[in-house]
Amino acid sequence: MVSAHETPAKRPTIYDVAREAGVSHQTVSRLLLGYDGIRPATRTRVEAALQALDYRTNLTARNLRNGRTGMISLAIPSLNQPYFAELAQSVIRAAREVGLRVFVETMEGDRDRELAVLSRSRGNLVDGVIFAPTVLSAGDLAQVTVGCPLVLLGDRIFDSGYPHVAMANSEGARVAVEHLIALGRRRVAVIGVEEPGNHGAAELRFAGYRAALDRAGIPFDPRLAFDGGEWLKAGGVHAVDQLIESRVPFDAVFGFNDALALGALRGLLRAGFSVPGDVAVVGFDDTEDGLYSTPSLTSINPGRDDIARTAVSLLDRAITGASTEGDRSEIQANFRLMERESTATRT
Amino acid sequence: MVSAHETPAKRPTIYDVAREAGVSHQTVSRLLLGYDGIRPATRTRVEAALQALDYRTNLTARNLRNGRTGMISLAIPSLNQPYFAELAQSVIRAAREVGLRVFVETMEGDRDRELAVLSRSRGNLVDGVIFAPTVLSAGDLAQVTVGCPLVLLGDRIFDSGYPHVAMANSEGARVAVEHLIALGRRRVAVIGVEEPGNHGAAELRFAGYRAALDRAGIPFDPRLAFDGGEWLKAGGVHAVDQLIESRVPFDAVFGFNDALALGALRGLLRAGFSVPGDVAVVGFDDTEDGLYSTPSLTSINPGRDDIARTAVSLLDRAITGASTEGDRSEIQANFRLMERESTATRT
DNA sequence: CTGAAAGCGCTTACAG
DNA sequence: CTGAAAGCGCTTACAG
Repeated sequence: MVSAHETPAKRPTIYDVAREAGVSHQTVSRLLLGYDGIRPATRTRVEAALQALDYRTNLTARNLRNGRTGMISLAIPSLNQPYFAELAQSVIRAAREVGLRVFVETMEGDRDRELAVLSRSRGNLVDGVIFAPTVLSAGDLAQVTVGCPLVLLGDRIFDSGYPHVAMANSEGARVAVEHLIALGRRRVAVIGVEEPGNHGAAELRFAGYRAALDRAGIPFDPRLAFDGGEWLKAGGVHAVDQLIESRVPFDAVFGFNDALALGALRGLLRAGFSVPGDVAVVGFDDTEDGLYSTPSLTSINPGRDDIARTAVSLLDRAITGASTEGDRSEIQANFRLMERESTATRT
Repeated sequence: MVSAHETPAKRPTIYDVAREAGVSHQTVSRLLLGYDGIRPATRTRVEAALQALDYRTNLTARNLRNGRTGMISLAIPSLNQPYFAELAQSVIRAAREVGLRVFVETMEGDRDRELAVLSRSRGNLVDGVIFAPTVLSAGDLAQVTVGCPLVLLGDRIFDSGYPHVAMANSEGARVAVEHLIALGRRRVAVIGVEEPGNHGAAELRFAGYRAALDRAGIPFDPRLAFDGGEWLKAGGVHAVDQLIESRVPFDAVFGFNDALALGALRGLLRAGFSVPGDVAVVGFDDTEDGLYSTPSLTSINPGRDDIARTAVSLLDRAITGASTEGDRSEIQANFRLMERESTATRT
């Protein structure tokens, strides 16, 4: 039965508290806001009234008055992608520390929903938005009026004028592939490649892959490059299945994210390959699931916590109107290669 | 440079729009709310003004007036746990469909933060809360005044009077273990066991485990029961390491969630066991990562989408004051055994 | 140290 | 079909 917990007919206001305590409502407000200069006797009376009525501030009213809400939006593709789930957790934590609460908006790769987040933002109760687009371009962004401070995440939009926290995509990818090459691998398949011109992480990571090959004097073999679909595990499995079927020789796989790499790992093991014996595998993102696969997955740690903290801090400064003069608006987090079993020299 | 995107000094209000259009602000409000009975000529003028000023409704003001915000809280342990990340995604999606936006509050197993979610809820801008406690008990819940509709998730608190969506923990666990027994396994280790008296999923799943053994006439061997820490993958690895070291014979492992089971899988493979050849492994939750492990993980699908949808719908009904008469307040989602390679008869 | 007044931007009866 | 008024619950100068 729900009846035991009916919502009370009416919540007490500061006027109710004031009446109960025999003071004016401003006095109640001042006490609530922690102003000092309230006579002890008055304070006691008000506090008793607060207690008696079980008063809670109506934050909507406070927000209307203050013109701020203490809420921000985090707009990401989906919490079903481990990287974004972990990123969201980091953002929520960082936001907490500066007194902000986080709406999670999942746009699921839908163009209209990405646009909606931005265009609704002004009225939509939030003081700011952290936005990780997957389909919108710099041009799209220039079209809409964003009604509040915005911080961009990810690798689709650079130099938009908005603060932007990016990963070291290209360098990270290069280091990942150089690591494979240092192991003696020269036939490195790559999964997650997208059509050129489709800007974003795919392009940058591919550039890093190419750079590593070039430096080692290894020619690029397009038969080793695969589409990754939506960069989910299923895409990794699919790519590796194709690769195996093609009979093109290969001795390593670089997945553009951990999901692709773990999918690839899955496909390879199922097909009877040994990893890293026959094929070494590297991912990108350093999500938790790569730690516990067998073999565990070598990956590029893109500095997720750093990214979250930086994004929140940039947004917070923009919201509070702190001088953003000294802030660079294009920031790149530090990355690290995490060596694990999938590229171990001996199994 | 951020300067290109300064926040405009002042947002236009309906008064500004009204002045621009030469009507009263109520007319603007009515048009915005889609009321009909506005003369076409007037409508045109107002719409032009709306456009010209790039007006967006101030939702804080609307909410103050309406006494509702269209926002709910989803209070869960952490998005770093795949089960909760996927659940959050499902809740966000279900909420979207009924026009609600979701705050994700992560309590990270902290008692004070669990309490805070409830006690702040009244003032805290949300119309309702979906709450998945990990430490609060029914007694704690009875202590606090929850200021808004509440729906409980999970398996710590039953019969509190609040609507509650639970899993078929005990039955699901029983079916999982019966599945192992049907494979001929009789030495089923179990990971995630907690002290008796600590109510919740652990207790219920353990009961299911015991029931399966009992029905098969297999005596319970306490040397096969392991603590699971926080039910993360690391806990599964740790438990299996202990198990192996103990030299107690076993031929199957039941992890109380997929993270534990995947950790166990990892530990077993690393130690040279074959799965399912030497040891069959079953989990609970059916998260995405179990689909792509090698071997893929047999698990209990607890009906996550169902749970999310039901919880949102119960909350929405409570918020809108729809008759909750016919609603049962204790609901149990349907589960399904998902058979995969980790319990396949032949590898 | 405390009270009277105004206003944040909206919506909703109430007139006309 | 449209306008004048009141009020949602706060906070902040301004008096006293």
